[in-house]
Amino acid sequence: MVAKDLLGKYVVRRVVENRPTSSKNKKAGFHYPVEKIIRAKITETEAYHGPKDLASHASRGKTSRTEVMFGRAGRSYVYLIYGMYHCFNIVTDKENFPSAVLIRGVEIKNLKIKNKNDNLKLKINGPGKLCRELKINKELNNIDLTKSRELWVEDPAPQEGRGKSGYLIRRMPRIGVDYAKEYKDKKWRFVLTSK
DNA sequence: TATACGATCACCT
DNA sequence: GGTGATCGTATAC
Repeated sequence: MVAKDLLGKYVVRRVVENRPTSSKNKKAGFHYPVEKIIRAKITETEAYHGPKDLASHASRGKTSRTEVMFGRAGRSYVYLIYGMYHCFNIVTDKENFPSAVLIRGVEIKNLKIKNKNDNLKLKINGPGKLCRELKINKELNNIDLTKSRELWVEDPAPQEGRGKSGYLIRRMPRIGVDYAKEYKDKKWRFVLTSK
């Protein structure tokens, strides 16, 4: 099950920002690019599985929004929710069997702070916050995560094992899908918690 | 064309 | 615990 397997892996985001060479040059438009790599350990996922899963957008058939879920595995499905938040999903399973894994929570080691708090971990729970932090928006919808240089998934470093040592995987019902009838109580949400 | 609402979050009590 | 923000999408007309 992909949703469970993704726990402990890393979602990696590369952003290039253009900064002015000096505050003076802000106006003049002299900028230099700064590359930022954000590596976020996946700690919470939800599976949306197949055309019959009433919690899934795909259960209402193929539309321009959901057609990416009907495509090949390994692509991204990013959509806007509540008018202000994005949700990041990874398409799984075979073609024409619409399935995806929603990434709900990650942990980022905050390496930006030098000297102090080097090992400070930033915990992000909630798909909306996650996308804000990783700067994921609809421009990253329907991209190939196995080829992209903007957003991809990496295995944990070998010394981390599968990144799950000292952790426990909890299964629970999905969030905010009360309308999904017999699918609402399916334990398709996976959380990586400390033992 | 119009309307209702959601795989959410932040802020309030 | 409750509610407002805010808009793309699906559905109804």
